[in-house]
Amino acid sequence: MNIGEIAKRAGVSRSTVSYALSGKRPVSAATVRRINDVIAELGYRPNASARALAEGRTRTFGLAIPPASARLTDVQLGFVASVVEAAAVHDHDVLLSPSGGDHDRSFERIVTGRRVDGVILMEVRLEDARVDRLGRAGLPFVAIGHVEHPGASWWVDVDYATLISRCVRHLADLGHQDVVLVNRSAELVAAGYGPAVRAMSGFLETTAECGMTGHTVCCADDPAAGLACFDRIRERWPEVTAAVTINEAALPGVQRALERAKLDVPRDFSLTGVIADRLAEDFHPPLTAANVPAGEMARLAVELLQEQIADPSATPRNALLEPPISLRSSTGARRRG
Amino acid sequence: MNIGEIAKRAGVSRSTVSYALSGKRPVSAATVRRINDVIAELGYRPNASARALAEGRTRTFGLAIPPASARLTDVQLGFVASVVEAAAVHDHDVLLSPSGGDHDRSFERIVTGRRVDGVILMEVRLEDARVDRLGRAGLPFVAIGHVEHPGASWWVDVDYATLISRCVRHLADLGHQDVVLVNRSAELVAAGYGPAVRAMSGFLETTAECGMTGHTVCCADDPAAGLACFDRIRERWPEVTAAVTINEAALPGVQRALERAKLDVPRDFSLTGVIADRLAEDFHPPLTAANVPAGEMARLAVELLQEQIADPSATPRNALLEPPISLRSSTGARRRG
DNA sequence: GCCGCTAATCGAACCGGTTCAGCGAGAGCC
DNA sequence: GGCTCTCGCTGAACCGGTTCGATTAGCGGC
Repeated sequence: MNIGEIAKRAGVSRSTVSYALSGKRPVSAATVRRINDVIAELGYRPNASARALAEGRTRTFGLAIPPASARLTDVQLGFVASVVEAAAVHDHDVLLSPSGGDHDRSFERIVTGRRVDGVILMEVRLEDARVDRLGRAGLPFVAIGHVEHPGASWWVDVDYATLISRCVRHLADLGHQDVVLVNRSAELVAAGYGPAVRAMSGFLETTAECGMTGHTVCCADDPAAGLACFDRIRERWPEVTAAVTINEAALPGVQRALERAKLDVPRDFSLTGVIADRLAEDFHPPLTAANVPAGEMARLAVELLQEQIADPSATPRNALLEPPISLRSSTGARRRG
Repeated sequence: MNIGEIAKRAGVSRSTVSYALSGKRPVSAATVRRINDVIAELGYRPNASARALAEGRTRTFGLAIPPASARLTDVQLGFVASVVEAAAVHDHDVLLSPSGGDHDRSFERIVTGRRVDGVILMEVRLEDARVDRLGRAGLPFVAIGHVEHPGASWWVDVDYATLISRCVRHLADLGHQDVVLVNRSAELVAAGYGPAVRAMSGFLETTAECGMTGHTVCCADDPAAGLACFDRIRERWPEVTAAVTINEAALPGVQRALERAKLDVPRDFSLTGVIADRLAEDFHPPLTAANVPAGEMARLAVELLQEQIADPSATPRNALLEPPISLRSSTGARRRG
């Protein structure tokens, strides 16, 4: 059941069927009706490969995700699902490609095989080979996160530096003097992972500006690391009265450490940072924190990508989101000790 | 840079280039060398759409995922990533389709547009419209989970009934008499979600066989629900000394409820069930539990799908996995009250 | 020197769409 | 009545691969 079959049964030419479906040229109402009847009867759908070949575009986006070995976080997962749905709204499909690590074959296949019209690149590093690769291939792409010198490129990112800075000021207003940043893993920081690097610089700058003492620690993405990390903090800097974190995965461990140390939040210790809403709300007590708006980022990324595909020579656009901090109950005035 | 251009520069015909690349007919070593040199120089890759059109297959699998509105669990996330990697091993790509809810357009596009060679269907319900749809379309597919009457179909599933049954027997051996099953949400059970339904039946059968008193409760997939749910259990059935669960997402709430009730695990209360290894290990104390082997299921599903695509008339195969229960430290002998 | 065989290569058809140039019929205008 | 214009439709070319049947060159055998 191809377009020729439909044409034959409707008594018209193949091109007429094509025009009737696309509406790119006028076709008489009677003919359209006849064609639609035949199509409905036979359940015809145009062959996507043939259409892609003829049109020169696939109506498909590539989504470069971190490899399975790097466990996806909750936020990343929500992002993937949201990208798929945002693409579906525009009648586009999403092709997944694990990238980074030793999965470059999949990425390469997507880039060179003209399988997609454009790519959304998750977890961009400050220096990122994939960005260069896509640039050389001339394939439109939108980065989630931005590179060191973004120049003329398309990206969507969360302004971690500003968010962390706000958290620090919030703590400063509450009278805290000695604070700590619980960052992501040392590997990520070393690899130039944007959120981790920018969180750190934002933290250090703002504590300095506010005349506070700011310490930073790296912490692997799991509860056990969070616990160990917090114990170490208490030992090295017992004067610390508040923590800022971007490490969601470590939170259960931090919570356990606080309980074990018999520290009440927020009476004895304040906790804040950039943490997905649903995790912040599930915490006890609910965390004062900024949310990474994965759904909004996904929709924005798809929108920018569409725009770029429609006009590849357009001036690159980008978006630096600053989600508000939701005041909940995990931060309080510093107790004079 | 298409195959014609390569042919011209290598001084051969298009078909010779094609045969040199595919190896489907002998080509002299000298010619192959010349062609490869040109290809390397120009960085040529065959156009995936053209190839798909000519070959009649896309080298792409569809993966039907739950819609973004239904928050994906950690296990599901790992499964998606593993499917992509398993497919990449076979030089296949993965097209994502949110299905269920009102996202049928995307699913329909994938099914009818010949965009994929086969589909992996996540989260299959006991009655599942998608299974019927794929069957009618004659598109090869492998279900994750199985329908009420699986008949002649291809699927991979975890034997929840047996796993839960083993958990119950384990508790029986430890002397527990009154136990409760903390299931997934009531909606899922009502919708005929396999794991939830089979966990329940396995639980009820086994408690009966062992002469135990078994209660079951449904619980939404979040910590708050877990807390509320556990409080209700303590109130209604204070004699209960152990819980079995398949609801990972509710665990933090259950833990909080246990702490609030000053119940020590495993001294005062035992906890077990089907829970992802990494969550079980992060729990305090580490949970005695069975792990859902997402990676293995993904690889199996891809393998079965490949097999089915290669020979659509092959006798359907399936796999019912029974991952072992890892004994950790969350279960103990019942204390005589 | 001619024949037949094999190995290597070629040309053309095909996959199923889109799109462009063009054609015939009917309407409107003078 | 002849001219142009518009409308609706058609036929053919094209997208970039794969594949089949045919062709050619080289070679050994008689």
